[in-house]
Amino acid sequence: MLRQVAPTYKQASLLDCACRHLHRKTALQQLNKTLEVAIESALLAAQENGELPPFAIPRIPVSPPKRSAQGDWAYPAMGLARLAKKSPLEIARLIVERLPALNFLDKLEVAPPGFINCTIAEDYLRRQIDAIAAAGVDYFQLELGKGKRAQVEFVSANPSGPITIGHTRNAVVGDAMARLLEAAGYAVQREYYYNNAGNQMIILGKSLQLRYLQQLGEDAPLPADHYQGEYLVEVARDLAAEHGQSLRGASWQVFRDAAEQVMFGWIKRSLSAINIQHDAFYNETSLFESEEIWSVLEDLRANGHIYQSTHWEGADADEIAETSAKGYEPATWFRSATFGDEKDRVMVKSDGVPTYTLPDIAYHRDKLRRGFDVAVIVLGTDHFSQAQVVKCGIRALGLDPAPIDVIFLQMVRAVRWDEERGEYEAVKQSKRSGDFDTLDDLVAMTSADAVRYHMLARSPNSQLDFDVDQVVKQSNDNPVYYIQNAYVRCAGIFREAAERRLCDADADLSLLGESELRFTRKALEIGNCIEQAVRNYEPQKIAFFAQELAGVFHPIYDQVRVLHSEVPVETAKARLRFYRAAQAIFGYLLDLMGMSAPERM
RNA sequence: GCCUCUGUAGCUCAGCGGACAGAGCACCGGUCUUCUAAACCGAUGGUCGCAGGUUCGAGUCCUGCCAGGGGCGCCA
Repeated sequence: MLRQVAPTYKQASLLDCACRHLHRKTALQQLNKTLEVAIESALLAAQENGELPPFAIPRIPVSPPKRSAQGDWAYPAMGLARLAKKSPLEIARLIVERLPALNFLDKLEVAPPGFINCTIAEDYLRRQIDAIAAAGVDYFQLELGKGKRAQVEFVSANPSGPITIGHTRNAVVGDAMARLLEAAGYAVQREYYYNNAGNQMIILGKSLQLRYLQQLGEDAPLPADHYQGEYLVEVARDLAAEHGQSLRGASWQVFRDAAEQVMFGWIKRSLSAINIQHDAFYNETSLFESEEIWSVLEDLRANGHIYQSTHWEGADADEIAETSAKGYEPATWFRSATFGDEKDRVMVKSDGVPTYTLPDIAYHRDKLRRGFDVAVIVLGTDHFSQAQVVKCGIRALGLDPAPIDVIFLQMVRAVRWDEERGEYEAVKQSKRSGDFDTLDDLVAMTSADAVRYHMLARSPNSQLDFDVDQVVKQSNDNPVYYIQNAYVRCAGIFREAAERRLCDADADLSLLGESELRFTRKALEIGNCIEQAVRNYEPQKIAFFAQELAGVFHPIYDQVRVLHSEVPVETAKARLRFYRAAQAIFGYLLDLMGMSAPERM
C-alpha cells in the first residue's frame, strides 16, 4: 500500500538529483531547489518508516525569511499538518532528522509554529567566492533551457517613422527577455516583423512623394490623413539633393520603397545606440509573394471556418443595419467566434484586399513551423484583441499555439513637469500628427544606460511615465549610476592594487568577515531571479535585483577596505578576491540589462 | 456595455499563501588626512482602495463594489 504512494525508486532518483546538483562546481546552483528535493526525500523516508502516513507530498517551496536571523531559507511544515495528521512542529522535527546531508547547509532549526530554518555554511559561501572569481560570468550560466530554441519577436514597428518612446519600451523589454533566456541556457533568435504591405505604407509613400514635390517648389498640399511629421521633409530634401528633378514623374511606389529603406536605416541605428540588434527581419510582403496568405485562407476554408457575407453570422439587427449602411459587397469572413473570439473577423475585404489579420495568422503559422520551444512576442496592449484573433486562427488551422506567449506592455508616455500648471504634462507621440519624442531624443537627453534601466525597471503590466526631466535632473540619485558605481568601485580597487603590486593569488578567504558573506548569500539568488524572470516573463526582476545587490554592496565598500594602512596584507588579499567576485557579478548583471559596465565614472 | 491593467509611506515603486509589511526619493540630523562621497550612518513616516469569502495563516488567492488608465474597425 505504502509503496504505491511512495515507491523507493522515486526516493533514490530524488537523491541522485540532489547529488548531481551538489557536484556541479562552476555552474550556478539553485540551492533552494536542492533543499526542496532533499526535504521531499526526507518526507518520503519518514513515510517509508511509518513515521508519517502515506499522502501525496505537496510542493511547498522554501523561501528566504524576512528576518535574516532566521536563516537563509524557511520551510513551513504547517502546510503538511492536515495531510500528516501531526502537529507542524513534530513534522518539522521528523524532516530535520531524516534530511540527507547537504554540504552547503550549516544548521537547521525548528521554530514555532512549524518552520524549519536553514542556514548556508560559511565555508560553502567562501568556496563560491573563489568559484565566481575564477569562472567569471560562466559561473552564472543556467541550464534551464539547455538544448532548447527560443525566439523573441519585439519592436516590430512599421517602418513609417522614427522609433517612438512606446517602441523603446518594447525594445528594451524584448531585448532583456532575450538576454535572460540566453542566461537560462536557451539558444535565442531576435526577430523583427513588420507590416509593409498595407495601407499605411502606401500613405507613407504618397506623403513622401508630396514632400518631394514641395522640395521642387510645387504646391502639393498634404491631406490630413497623411504623415505630417517633419522627418519626411528631411528625407525629401535628401532625395531632391540626390536625384534632383528626376523623380518628378515617379510613382508613389518608388517613394514608398525609398521611405522604407531610409526609415529602417534610422530604426536600426537608433536601436543599436541602446545596444539592440535583431537577428532576423521578417516582412509582411514576403507572405504575399510566397502566396502563404492564400494557403492559410484555403486551409481555413477546408476546415470549414470561412464564409462570404456582408456581415458576420452572429450579428444582431443593429450590427446588420450598421454594416448595410456602409454599402459593402460581401467580404470573406473567418469564423473566429467558434474559437472564443467575441465576433467573426474579416480576412479579405470586399475590395479583394486582405486585412492585416490574414498575413498575421500566416506569419504565426510560419513561426510555429520553424519549431521554437518558446516564441515570445512583445506587444502593446492595443494589440490585445488582435493577438486573440491570431490565436483563434492558429487553432482553426489545427495547430497548437502553446509555444507562443505574449508579453503585453501597458502604455508608456514621456512626461514633463509643467511649472505653470503645477502638474505633469504628456509629450505627445502620434507619428501622423508629427509631434513626438523619439528614442534618439530620449538617449540624447539622458543616456542609453538610463533609458534601458528606466524602461526595464517596471512591470510590463504597469503604465510607465518616463519623466524626462527627472531622469536627467536626478541623475546623481539614479539607480542606473548606483548600480554602475558598484562595478566602478571594484574597478578602482584593482587599478590601485595593480599600482601597489597587491595580488590575490594565494588569498585565504577565512579572513573575510560577515558582511562579505552576506553579500555572497544575496548574490547567489541570481539564479532564482533569472529563472523567475524567464518563467513568468518578468524581466524587470533583474533590474530590482541589481539595485538591491548594489544596496548590499556599497555599505561594505565603505567599511571593508583593501588598500588601507591598517589592513594586514593577508586580509587585503582575501578582500581583493572578494571584490574580484563582486566585480564579475555586477558586470554580469549590467550585461543582462544591456547596460555598459564603465571602468570609471 | 464588454475585455484588460493599476490602487501598499508625502512621491516613485518592491513585496514567491507564511514569522514584527520593505527600498529609493523628499524632509530632518550626522560622516571625506584611508581603494573616487554618483557613497555611507541615523531619525521620521502605513486603516496594504472598500466589503465579504477561502485558509492553521491573506498585501498576496476568489467574489462584489469604488477610483484611475488602456483596448474594443471591411485601419496597421
